[in-house]
Amino acid sequence: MEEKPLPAYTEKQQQIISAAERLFASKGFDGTSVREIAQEAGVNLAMISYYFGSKEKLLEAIFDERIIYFRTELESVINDPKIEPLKKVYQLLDKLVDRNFERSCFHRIMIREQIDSPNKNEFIQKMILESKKRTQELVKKIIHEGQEKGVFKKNIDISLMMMTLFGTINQMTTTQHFYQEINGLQHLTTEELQTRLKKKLRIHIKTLFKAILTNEN
Amino acid sequence: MEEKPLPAYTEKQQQIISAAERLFASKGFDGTSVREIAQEAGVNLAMISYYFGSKEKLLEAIFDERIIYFRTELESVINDPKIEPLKKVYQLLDKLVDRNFERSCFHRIMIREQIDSPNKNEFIQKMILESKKRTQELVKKIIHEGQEKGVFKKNIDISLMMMTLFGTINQMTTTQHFYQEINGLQHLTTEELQTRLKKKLRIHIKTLFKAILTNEN
DNA sequence: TTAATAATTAAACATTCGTTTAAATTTGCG
DNA sequence: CGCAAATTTAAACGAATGTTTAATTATTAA
Repeated sequence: MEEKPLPAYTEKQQQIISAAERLFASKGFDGTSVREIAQEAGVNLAMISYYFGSKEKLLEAIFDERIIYFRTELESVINDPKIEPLKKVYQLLDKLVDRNFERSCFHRIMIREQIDSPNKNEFIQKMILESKKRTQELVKKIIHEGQEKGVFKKNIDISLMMMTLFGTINQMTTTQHFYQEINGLQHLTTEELQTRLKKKLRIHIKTLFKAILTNEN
Repeated sequence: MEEKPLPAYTEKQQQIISAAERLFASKGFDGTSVREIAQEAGVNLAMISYYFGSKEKLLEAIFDERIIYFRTELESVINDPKIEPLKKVYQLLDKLVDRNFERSCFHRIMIREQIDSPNKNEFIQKMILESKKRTQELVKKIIHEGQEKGVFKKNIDISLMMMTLFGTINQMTTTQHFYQEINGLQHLTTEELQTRLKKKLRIHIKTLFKAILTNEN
């Protein structure tokens, strides 16, 4: 008697969500009109208010829909006590990088929302804060485990480490066309570029965190 | 017969520029109306078109005014051959961090513009690209010097290193209120928080780059 | 002082914005 | 089928947008 985990949004609503997601990502929330969203989704203008209530609520629906994907996915790896701490960190890093490339539109929206003054959309700010707390707790747990096993250094400032972690990933997300230009990679298609960047980023971040966390070379 | 380096903008124009800068930073370009800017600057609405031509041109004027501050300032340190490479890197990092905190509004605007699709405002995208290229060349020079002197590792991917550098700094700029919340620092004033963050960030980044660049512990 | 130029203003401009309406169509169900 | 609810539509809403206008005031220089 299997019950699907309730789709919550119909196909048409998902069309709107993903159209809005694409547009918000590239032009920003205020830079995108409801009419553009309707056109991109192939849907009548009024359907957006009809289904979501308002443009603002639509943005919140996007967060509602996407940020769940965040929670569940990470926590799985962590609780296996057999895997050694550094490997766990590596797994986590890979997951973070993959998630970022797979959901790049949503990530760009999230980055934008973080720049906004905290009173812009408090509902969304709360969601982001919750997600950050959760991830930080997770990371803290892995790090402490590694420290207790004597594999990781003491005195690691986890908040700052997270700044570098998400900072690096976000910077890659937001500035990839600059990267492409500076490194003379204009001949690559977007997909080719992304594949290359993902591979490089995975390695880079692992090297980085090995250096931060351990004493080995 | 000393000539001032021509102010280019009158006092009133600078009022408008810095008012717009503040608003664009916290609400975004599209999220800020010309009327808001006029009010924040204590100036009649029409003055903005009168002086700058349009809202878009005003944004470009902000870049014109601020990005110069970028060029000149960094290059000074680098050409002293007596200073050892790691110290040069440290000096550069300190300058970058300071610059970011001193001009935090403009930096937030720059970060936003980088997220936008490249065809949003091509003039500004060009300016950012130029600035990035310039900084990267500078960094490359210092790193290579350190590599030739045998102080730094070989095989350093400078582009990725820059991702981590600016990623970390930008992440700090954009998420400091989340940092404040997560670390229970709500009792601090904005200035107290900033002072603390600046100090921490300076140390963090130096530690980070020592680990990336050298083999010491 | 006076005439020309610059700065400033309030008002109006045409567009676009997000949202609502009311009618038309489709769907689900007895 | 036939009716009620849900969906879809084109049109309209008022408010807000960026920009311009034309009249007024302030400044400059001869």
